[in-house]
Amino acid sequence: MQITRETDYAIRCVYYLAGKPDEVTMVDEISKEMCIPKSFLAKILQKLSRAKIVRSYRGVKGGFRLAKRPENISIDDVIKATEGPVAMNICAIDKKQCGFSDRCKIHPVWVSLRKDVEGILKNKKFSQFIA
Amino acid sequence: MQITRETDYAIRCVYYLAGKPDEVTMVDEISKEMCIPKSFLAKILQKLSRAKIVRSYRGVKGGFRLAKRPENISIDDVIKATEGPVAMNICAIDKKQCGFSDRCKIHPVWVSLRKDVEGILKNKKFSQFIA
DNA sequence: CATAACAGGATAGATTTTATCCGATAGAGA
DNA sequence: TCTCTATCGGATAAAATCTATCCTGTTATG
Repeated sequence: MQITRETDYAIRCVYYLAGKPDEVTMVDEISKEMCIPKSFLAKILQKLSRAKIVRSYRGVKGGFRLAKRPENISIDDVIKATEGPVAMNICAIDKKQCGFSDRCKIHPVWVSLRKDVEGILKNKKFSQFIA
Repeated sequence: MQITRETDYAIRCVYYLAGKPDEVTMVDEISKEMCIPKSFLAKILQKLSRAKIVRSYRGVKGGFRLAKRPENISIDDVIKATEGPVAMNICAIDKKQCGFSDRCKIHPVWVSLRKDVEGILKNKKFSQFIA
Protein backbone atom coordinates (compact mmCIF):
# COMPACT_ATOMS: atom_id res chain seq x y z
CA MET A 1 0.00 0.00 0.00
CA GLN A 2 3.02 2.26 -0.10
CA ILE A 3 4.81 4.18 -2.78
CA THR A 4 8.29 2.87 -3.44
CA ARG A 5 11.43 4.67 -2.39
CA GLU A 6 11.99 5.36 -6.07
CA THR A 7 8.76 7.33 -6.23
CA ASP A 8 9.62 9.16 -3.03
CA TYR A 9 12.96 10.14 -4.60
CA ALA A 10 11.20 11.20 -7.78
CA ILE A 11 8.83 13.47 -5.88
CA ARG A 12 11.64 15.04 -3.89
CA CYS A 13 13.55 15.53 -7.12
CA VAL A 14 10.69 17.28 -8.91
CA TYR A 15 10.12 19.29 -5.75
CA TYR A 16 13.71 20.47 -5.87
CA LEU A 17 13.55 21.37 -9.53
CA ALA A 18 10.28 23.21 -8.96
CA GLY A 19 12.25 25.55 -6.71
CA LYS A 20 14.16 26.84 -9.71
CA PRO A 21 12.08 26.05 -12.77
CA ASP A 22 14.13 28.15 -15.15
CA GLU A 23 17.57 26.75 -14.40
CA VAL A 24 19.22 23.63 -15.75
CA THR A 25 20.41 21.56 -12.80
CA MET A 26 22.90 18.69 -12.82
CA VAL A 27 22.04 15.24 -11.43
CA ASP A 28 24.93 15.65 -9.06
CA GLU A 29 23.47 18.75 -7.43
CA ILE A 30 20.00 17.23 -6.98
CA SER A 31 21.59 14.07 -5.64
CA LYS A 32 23.56 15.95 -3.00
CA GLU A 33 20.85 18.38 -1.98
CA MET A 34 18.12 15.77 -1.72
CA CYS A 35 20.23 12.86 -0.42
CA ILE A 36 19.44 10.53 -3.31
CA PRO A 37 22.01 8.05 -4.68
CA LYS A 38 23.28 9.63 -7.87
CA SER A 39 23.14 6.64 -10.21
CA PHE A 40 19.68 5.72 -9.03
CA LEU A 41 18.53 9.30 -9.45
CA ALA A 42 19.87 9.34 -12.99
CA LYS A 43 17.60 6.41 -13.80
CA ILE A 44 14.64 8.09 -12.18
CA LEU A 45 15.25 11.26 -14.17
CA GLN A 46 15.19 9.19 -17.33
CA LYS A 47 11.70 8.04 -16.46
CA LEU A 48 10.61 11.58 -15.61
CA SER A 49 12.06 12.69 -18.90
CA ARG A 50 10.16 10.07 -20.89
CA ALA A 51 7.01 11.16 -19.06
CA LYS A 52 7.71 14.74 -20.19
CA ILE A 53 7.85 15.98 -16.63
CA VAL A 54 11.45 17.10 -16.98
CA ARG A 55 13.59 17.92 -19.99
CA SER A 56 17.18 16.81 -20.24
CA TYR A 57 20.11 18.72 -21.65
CA ARG A 58 23.22 16.80 -22.65
CA GLY A 59 26.82 17.82 -22.82
CA VAL A 60 28.78 20.41 -20.91
CA LYS A 61 26.41 22.61 -18.92
CA GLY A 62 23.79 19.89 -19.31
CA GLY A 63 21.34 18.72 -16.71
CA PHE A 64 17.62 18.74 -16.09
CA ARG A 65 14.84 21.26 -15.92
CA LEU A 66 11.10 20.95 -15.49
CA ALA A 67 9.38 20.49 -18.82
CA LYS A 68 6.27 22.33 -17.59
CA ARG A 69 5.36 24.90 -14.98
CA PRO A 70 5.13 23.53 -11.42
CA GLU A 71 1.41 24.33 -11.38
CA ASN A 72 0.94 21.86 -14.21
CA ILE A 73 2.70 18.93 -12.53
CA SER A 74 0.86 16.87 -9.95
CA ILE A 75 2.02 14.23 -7.48
CA ASP A 76 -0.09 11.81 -9.50
CA ASP A 77 1.91 12.62 -12.65
CA VAL A 78 5.13 11.70 -10.88
CA ILE A 79 3.77 8.47 -9.40
CA LYS A 80 2.46 7.47 -12.84
CA ALA A 81 5.90 8.11 -14.31
CA THR A 82 7.74 5.90 -11.86
CA GLU A 83 5.38 3.12 -10.91
CA GLY A 84 2.34 3.39 -13.13
CA PRO A 85 -1.25 4.24 -12.29
CA VAL A 86 -2.27 4.43 -8.66
CA ALA A 87 -4.46 1.58 -7.48
CA MET A 88 -4.92 -0.37 -4.30
CA ASN A 89 -5.67 -3.50 -6.25
CA ILE A 90 -4.71 -4.43 -9.76
CA CYS A 91 -8.31 -5.41 -10.53
CA ALA A 92 -9.17 -1.70 -10.30
CA ILE A 93 -7.01 -1.11 -13.38
CA ASP A 94 -7.52 -4.32 -15.28
CA LYS A 95 -10.51 -6.52 -14.54
CA LYS A 96 -9.02 -9.40 -16.42
CA GLN A 97 -6.27 -9.74 -13.81
CA CYS A 98 -8.87 -11.11 -11.43
CA GLY A 99 -11.06 -14.10 -12.18
CA PHE A 100 -13.62 -12.92 -9.67
CA SER A 101 -14.28 -9.35 -10.80
CA ASP A 102 -17.62 -9.97 -12.47
CA ARG A 103 -19.22 -11.57 -9.42
CA CYS A 104 -16.96 -9.92 -6.79
CA LYS A 105 -18.81 -7.58 -4.47
CA ILE A 106 -15.61 -5.88 -3.35
CA HIS A 107 -14.42 -4.91 -6.80
CA PRO A 108 -16.39 -1.63 -6.82
CA VAL A 109 -14.63 -0.61 -3.59
CA TRP A 110 -11.24 -0.70 -5.29
CA VAL A 111 -12.55 1.10 -8.33
CA SER A 112 -14.09 3.97 -6.40
CA LEU A 113 -11.22 4.16 -3.93
CA ARG A 114 -8.81 4.39 -6.81
CA LYS A 115 -10.83 7.21 -8.31
CA ASP A 116 -10.82 9.09 -5.02
CA VAL A 117 -7.11 8.73 -4.36
CA GLU A 118 -6.24 9.59 -7.92
CA GLY A 119 -8.41 12.67 -7.69
CA ILE A 120 -6.68 13.88 -4.57
CA LEU A 121 -3.24 13.24 -6.01
CA LYS A 122 -4.07 14.95 -9.29
CA ASN A 123 -4.98 18.07 -7.34
CA LYS A 124 -1.66 18.27 -5.54
CA LYS A 125 0.43 20.45 -7.83
CA PHE A 126 4.05 21.24 -7.20
CA SER A 127 3.34 24.95 -7.23
CA GLN A 128 1.70 24.41 -3.83
CA PHE A 129 4.91 23.12 -2.33
CA ILE A 130 7.44 25.73 -3.34
CA ALA A 131 8.91 27.53 -0.35
CA MET B 1 0.79 1.50 -4.03
CA GLN B 2 -1.03 -1.80 -4.06
CA ILE B 3 -2.27 -4.19 -1.44
CA THR B 4 -0.42 -7.48 -1.50
CA ARG B 5 -1.91 -10.69 -2.76
CA GLU B 6 -1.97 -11.85 0.84
CA THR B 7 -4.32 -8.99 1.73
CA ASP B 8 -6.45 -9.68 -1.29
CA TYR B 9 -6.76 -13.30 -0.15
CA ALA B 10 -7.56 -12.16 3.38
CA ILE B 11 -10.37 -9.94 2.15
CA ARG B 12 -11.82 -12.68 -0.04
CA CYS B 13 -11.59 -15.05 2.89
CA VAL B 14 -13.42 -12.74 5.29
CA TYR B 15 -15.93 -12.07 2.53
CA TYR B 16 -16.58 -15.80 2.23
CA LEU B 17 -16.96 -16.26 5.98
CA ALA B 18 -19.27 -13.29 6.13
CA GLY B 19 -21.61 -15.26 3.91
CA LYS B 20 -22.22 -17.75 6.72
CA PRO B 21 -21.28 -15.99 9.93
CA ASP B 22 -22.73 -18.66 12.21
CA GLU B 23 -20.99 -21.69 10.75
CA VAL B 24 -17.52 -23.01 11.44
CA THR B 25 -15.75 -23.45 8.12
CA MET B 26 -12.59 -25.42 7.41
CA VAL B 27 -9.54 -23.89 5.74
CA ASP B 28 -9.91 -26.48 3.03
CA GLU B 29 -13.36 -25.30 2.05
CA ILE B 30 -12.41 -21.62 1.96
CA SER B 31 -9.31 -22.51 0.00
CA LYS B 32 -11.27 -24.36 -2.64
CA GLU B 33 -14.15 -21.95 -2.91
CA MET B 34 -12.01 -18.84 -3.08
CA CYS B 35 -9.06 -20.29 -5.04
CA ILE B 36 -6.46 -19.54 -2.38
CA PRO B 37 -3.48 -21.87 -1.73
CA LYS B 38 -4.40 -23.80 1.40
CA SER B 39 -1.16 -23.51 3.36
CA PHE B 40 -0.90 -19.82 2.63
CA LEU B 41 -4.49 -19.27 3.63
CA ALA B 42 -3.84 -21.08 6.90
CA LYS B 43 -1.15 -18.53 7.71
CA ILE B 44 -3.41 -15.66 6.78
CA LEU B 45 -6.14 -17.01 9.00
CA GLN B 46 -3.70 -17.07 11.88
CA LYS B 47 -3.13 -13.34 11.40
CA LEU B 48 -6.86 -12.70 11.18
CA SER B 49 -7.28 -14.73 14.30
CA ARG B 50 -4.69 -12.74 16.25
CA ALA B 51 -6.42 -9.58 15.06
CA LYS B 52 -9.69 -10.96 16.48
CA ILE B 53 -11.39 -10.82 13.14
CA VAL B 54 -11.97 -14.56 13.06
CA ARG B 55 -12.04 -17.20 15.77
CA SER B 56 -10.44 -20.59 15.33
CA TYR B 57 -11.74 -23.95 16.46
CA ARG B 58 -9.31 -26.84 16.69
CA GLY B 59 -9.78 -30.53 16.39
CA VAL B 60 -12.43 -32.57 14.65
CA LYS B 61 -15.16 -30.28 13.30
CA GLY B 62 -12.75 -27.40 13.75
CA GLY B 63 -12.27 -24.46 11.42
CA PHE B 64 -12.90 -20.73 11.41
CA ARG B 65 -15.76 -18.38 11.99
CA LEU B 66 -16.02 -14.62 12.11
CA ALA B 67 -15.31 -13.29 15.60
CA LYS B 68 -17.70 -10.37 15.11
CA ARG B 69 -20.69 -9.53 13.00
CA PRO B 70 -19.92 -8.60 9.37
CA GLU B 71 -21.20 -5.06 10.01
CA ASN B 72 -18.42 -4.62 12.55
CA ILE B 73 -15.57 -5.68 10.28
CA SER B 74 -14.17 -3.21 7.77
CA ILE B 75 -11.79 -3.60 4.85
CA ASP B 76 -9.40 -1.44 6.85
CA ASP B 77 -9.44 -3.95 9.73
CA VAL B 78 -8.38 -6.72 7.39
CA ILE B 79 -5.63 -4.68 5.74
CA LYS B 80 -4.31 -3.72 9.17
CA ALA B 81 -4.26 -7.37 10.19
CA THR B 82 -2.22 -8.52 7.23
CA GLU B 83 0.03 -5.64 6.28
CA GLY B 84 -0.31 -3.00 8.98
CA PRO B 85 -1.71 0.50 8.80
CA VAL B 86 -2.58 1.95 5.44
CA ALA B 87 -0.26 4.67 4.21
CA MET B 88 1.13 5.82 0.91
CA ASN B 89 4.40 6.75 2.55
CA ILE B 90 5.82 5.58 5.84
CA CYS B 91 6.54 9.16 6.87
CA ALA B 92 2.77 9.47 7.25
CA ILE B 93 2.92 6.89 10.03
CA ASP B 94 6.30 7.61 11.54
CA LYS B 95 7.95 10.97 10.95
CA LYS B 96 11.29 9.70 12.17
CA GLN B 97 11.56 7.38 9.18
CA CYS B 98 12.21 10.43 7.02
CA GLY B 99 14.98 12.94 7.70
CA PHE B 100 13.11 15.58 5.76
CA SER B 101 9.70 15.53 7.40
CA ASP B 102 10.09 18.71 9.46
CA ARG B 103 10.99 20.90 6.51
CA CYS B 104 9.28 18.78 3.82
CA LYS B 105 6.39 20.53 2.15
CA ILE B 106 4.97 17.29 0.80
CA HIS B 107 4.71 15.53 4.12
CA PRO B 108 1.24 16.97 4.88
CA VAL B 109 -0.02 15.50 1.59
CA TRP B 110 0.77 11.96 2.77
CA VAL B 111 -0.72 12.59 6.17
CA SER B 112 -4.02 13.92 4.88
CA LEU B 113 -4.20 11.38 2.07
CA ARG B 114 -3.68 8.61 4.57
CA LYS B 115 -6.49 9.95 6.71
CA ASP B 116 -8.82 10.10 3.71
CA VAL B 117 -8.06 6.60 2.47
CA GLU B 118 -8.28 5.15 5.95
CA GLY B 119 -11.63 6.85 6.44
CA ILE B 120 -13.03 5.36 3.25
CA LEU B 121 -11.74 1.90 4.08
CA LYS B 122 -13.03 2.01 7.63
CA ASN B 123 -16.49 2.69 6.25
CA LYS B 124 -16.51 -0.36 4.01
CA LYS B 125 -18.03 -3.04 6.21
CA PHE B 126 -18.42 -6.63 5.11
CA SER B 127 -22.15 -6.50 5.72
CA GLN B 128 -22.34 -4.35 2.59
CA PHE B 129 -20.88 -7.11 0.45
CA ILE B 130 -22.94 -10.11 1.39
CA ALA B 131 -24.96 -11.40 -1.56
C1' DC C 1 38.65 17.49 -30.37
C1' DA C 2 38.75 17.14 -25.47
C1' DT C 3 35.73 17.23 -21.87
C1' DA C 4 31.45 17.20 -19.38
C1' DA C 5 27.03 15.34 -18.69
C1' DC C 6 23.11 12.48 -19.83
C1' DA C 7 21.20 7.69 -22.13
C1' DG C 8 20.38 3.13 -21.69
C1' DG C 9 21.43 -1.74 -21.09
C1' DA C 10 23.23 -5.20 -18.02
C1' DT C 11 23.76 -6.81 -13.69
C1' DA C 12 23.85 -7.71 -8.78
C1' DG C 13 22.60 -7.42 -3.92
C1' DA C 14 18.86 -6.80 -0.62
C1' DT C 15 14.35 -7.13 0.70
C1' DT C 16 9.72 -8.58 0.41
C1' DT C 17 6.28 -11.55 -1.20
C1' DT C 18 4.38 -15.91 -1.79
C1' DA C 19 4.25 -19.84 -0.65
C1' DT C 20 5.25 -24.99 1.52
C1' DC C 21 6.42 -28.39 5.14
C1' DC C 22 6.40 -30.48 9.47
C1' DG C 23 6.21 -31.47 14.34
C1' DA C 24 3.25 -29.82 18.09
C1' DT C 25 -1.17 -29.02 20.11
C1' DA C 26 -6.01 -29.27 21.03
C1' DG C 27 -10.66 -31.02 20.67
C1' DA C 28 -14.39 -34.51 19.37
C1' DG C 29 -16.03 -38.89 19.50
C1' DA C 30 -15.58 -43.94 20.23
C1' DT D 1 -8.14 -42.97 27.23
C1' DC D 2 -7.11 -43.52 22.36
C1' DT D 3 -7.41 -41.97 17.81
C1' DC D 4 -8.43 -39.11 14.30
C1' DT D 5 -8.82 -34.53 12.59
C1' DA D 6 -7.84 -29.79 12.06
C1' DT D 7 -5.43 -25.71 13.51
C1' DC D 8 -0.76 -23.60 15.45
C1' DG D 9 3.54 -21.88 14.74
C1' DG D 10 8.34 -22.06 13.45
C1' DA D 11 11.57 -22.94 9.74
C1' DT D 12 12.57 -22.63 5.21
C1' DA D 13 12.72 -21.74 0.25
C1' DA D 14 11.50 -20.04 -4.32
C1' DA D 15 10.16 -16.06 -6.87
C1' DA D 16 9.46 -11.39 -7.60
C1' DT D 17 10.46 -6.76 -6.85
C1' DC D 18 13.14 -3.00 -5.27
C1' DT D 19 17.35 -0.56 -4.85
C1' DA D 20 21.50 0.52 -6.58
C1' DT D 21 25.78 0.46 -9.44
C1' DC D 22 28.63 0.12 -13.58
C1' DC D 23 29.96 0.62 -18.15
C1' DT D 24 29.71 1.92 -22.87
C1' DG D 25 27.67 5.06 -25.96
C1' DT D 26 25.86 9.58 -27.36
C1' DT D 27 25.49 14.56 -27.45
C1' DA D 28 26.75 19.30 -26.77
C1' DT D 29 30.04 23.01 -25.44
C1' DG D 30 33.98 25.79 -25.99
